[in-house]
Amino acid sequence: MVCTTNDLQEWKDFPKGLRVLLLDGDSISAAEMRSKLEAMDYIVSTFCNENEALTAILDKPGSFHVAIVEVGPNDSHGSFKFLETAKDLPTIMTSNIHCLSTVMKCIALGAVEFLRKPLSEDKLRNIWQHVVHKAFNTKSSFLSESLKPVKESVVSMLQLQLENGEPDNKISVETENVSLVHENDQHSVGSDKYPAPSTPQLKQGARLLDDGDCQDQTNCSTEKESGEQDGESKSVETTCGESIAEGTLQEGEPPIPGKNLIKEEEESADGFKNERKASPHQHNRDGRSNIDGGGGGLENLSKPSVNNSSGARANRKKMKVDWTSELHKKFVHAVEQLGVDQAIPSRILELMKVDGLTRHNVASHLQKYRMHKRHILPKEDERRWPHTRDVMQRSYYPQRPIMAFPSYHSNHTISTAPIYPMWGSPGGHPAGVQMWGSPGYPAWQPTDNWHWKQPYLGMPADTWGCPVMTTPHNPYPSFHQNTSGFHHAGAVHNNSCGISQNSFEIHPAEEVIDKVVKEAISSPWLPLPLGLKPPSTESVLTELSRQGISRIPPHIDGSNHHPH
DNA sequence: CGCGCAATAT
DNA sequence: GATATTGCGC
Repeated sequence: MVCTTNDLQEWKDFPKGLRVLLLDGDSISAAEMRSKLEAMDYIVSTFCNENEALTAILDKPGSFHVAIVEVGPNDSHGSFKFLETAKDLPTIMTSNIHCLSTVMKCIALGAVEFLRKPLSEDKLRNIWQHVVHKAFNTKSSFLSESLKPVKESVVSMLQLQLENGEPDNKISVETENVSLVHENDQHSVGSDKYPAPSTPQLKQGARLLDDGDCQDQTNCSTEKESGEQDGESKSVETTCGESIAEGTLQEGEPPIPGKNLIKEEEESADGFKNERKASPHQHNRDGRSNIDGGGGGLENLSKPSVNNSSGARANRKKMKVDWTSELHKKFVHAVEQLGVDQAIPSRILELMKVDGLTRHNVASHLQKYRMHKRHILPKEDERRWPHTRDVMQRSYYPQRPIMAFPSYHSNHTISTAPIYPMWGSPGGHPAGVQMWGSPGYPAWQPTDNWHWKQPYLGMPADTWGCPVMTTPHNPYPSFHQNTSGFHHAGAVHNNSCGISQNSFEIHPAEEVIDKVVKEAISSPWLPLPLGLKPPSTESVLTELSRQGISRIPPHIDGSNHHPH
C-alpha cells in the first residue's frame, strides 16, 4: 500500500507513467518505438543488448512495468535469454520474423505477446494491458512495488473489491465517473440503433474483456506466405489478449479513467455500449467467409484507432462506422458475391457478417461505392481507351462517350455489373495510393488492404476495371506488370493515358481474350470487360461463342436485356 | 420495409 | 473537402 494519492494521481492518465523497457537491436526501430511510446506518455528506456537490459532490471527491480523485446533474425538467444531471465516482467516480443516457431518459442518462454514489426501505435498503445493484467494476476504479496500502484489505482477507479487484497479504496471515485455497469440503454432514439454487440470495426472502445471469444491472432499472425498483409495493423491482438479482470473485475469500462489518456486522440469519445446481442446467425471471425479470390483471408475486425473510451460518459452517440480496409474488403467481397444486380444493402449486410453494422451503413457505403465506380472507372476507361481509337485521340479525357457512364437505372446493361475490388483508378494510382477512405490512417498502415492495390497479380488487374490492352482495340501498354511484355522498351511509357505513340498492331491476343472470357465466365459477377464497349455484351457473347462457349451463365444472361 | 438518391452533418 | 448519416420519395 505504497499507494499514495500521488501515485493515483500519476495513474489517472493511465498509460502515462508506465515504464517500458525497450530492447531492440535495431536502433532505428527502437527510436521509432520509443518515440511513439513517449507520445503516449509511456516512459521508455531503451537498451541495445539484453545484458544491459537485464542488468537494469536486476539492479532495480520494479523499474519497469513492461518490456518490449525484439527477436532478431540471427541472434535470438539474447532475446530468449532476456525472456527467461526477466520472468517477472511482462514481456512483449516483437520481430520482423514471421516464423511461427519463433513466436511459439517466445510465448512458451513466457512472453505475454508476440507482435510483428513494425509496431504500430495501436499495438504499442495497448501494452499497458499486460501490466494491468499482471497486476491483477499476481498475488498481492508478490506484487512488485511498481505494480501495486497500478492495481490499487485501477481497483480504486473501478471501485472493486479485492478478494485477498486490501479493500482500501484510497479515493472514492465519483460513481459518475466510472460506471462499471453499463446501463442497458438501448432504448435511445428510435430503433434504428441496432444493438451493436461488439462494434464491428467501428470505433471500438477499449473493451478489454467483453466476449471471451478472442481469436488469438496474436500468435497466428505469423503469416504464411500471402505477401499481402504485411502491414496489417491488427489491434485485436492486444485488445483481447487478456482481460484485466479475471474474476475480480466485472466486465465494464476499461480501467482507465476518463481523463485524457492519450494526447493525440482525445476526442474519440464514442463508446457506445450496447449489450451484445446474441445474434444467432452471425459469427464474425469465421475464417473463410467469402470468396476471397486467392487472397489472404485474414480478417480481423476491430480497427486501430485509439478509443480508450473515455469511460466516464456513456455517450451512445451515433456510432460512426469507419470503413476500414477490412470492412471494405468484406463489403466488396459481398458485393462481388452477390453481383451487382443483387448487391443490395441488406444482402450485403448479411454476407458481411459484421456485427453492429446497420443496413444504413452499408447502403451509404454502397452509394459511395457506386458513385466512385461510375466516375472513376469510366474516366479511366476513357483515358486508357480513347474510344474510337483513331478518331478521338486528340482528347481522350473530355470525351465522355456513350458508355462512359453505366447509368444506374438501366440496370440491364451489362455495364451495371462493374465492381471489381478496386474503386479507384486501377492504373492511375500506384498500388499504395490511398484514394478515398483511410485519411486518418497512420502511415504505418501500409498499402495493404484497400482494394485499389493490385488485386491479383496473376490476373491482369485491369481486366475488368480497365480494358487496357486486353481487348482488340487498344494496344496501349499500361505500365502494369502484365502488359510489360508489350512494352517497347524505349517507347514512352506514358502511364495509362498514353496517346498511341505507335500503335503497334497488337491483336486481340487470343490468349488474352481467352483469359478474359474465362474469367468472365467464372466470375459472372465481375464487371465485364468494359473494353468491349457498349455493345460489349454482344462482343462478349461473340467472343464467347467464338471460343466455343455457348452457354452463358445466368448472371450475364439474366441481367442482359433482350434475348430476343 | 427496403432501396437509391440527395441533403445534411461532422 | 471528404465521408458518413439522415431524410425522403419510390
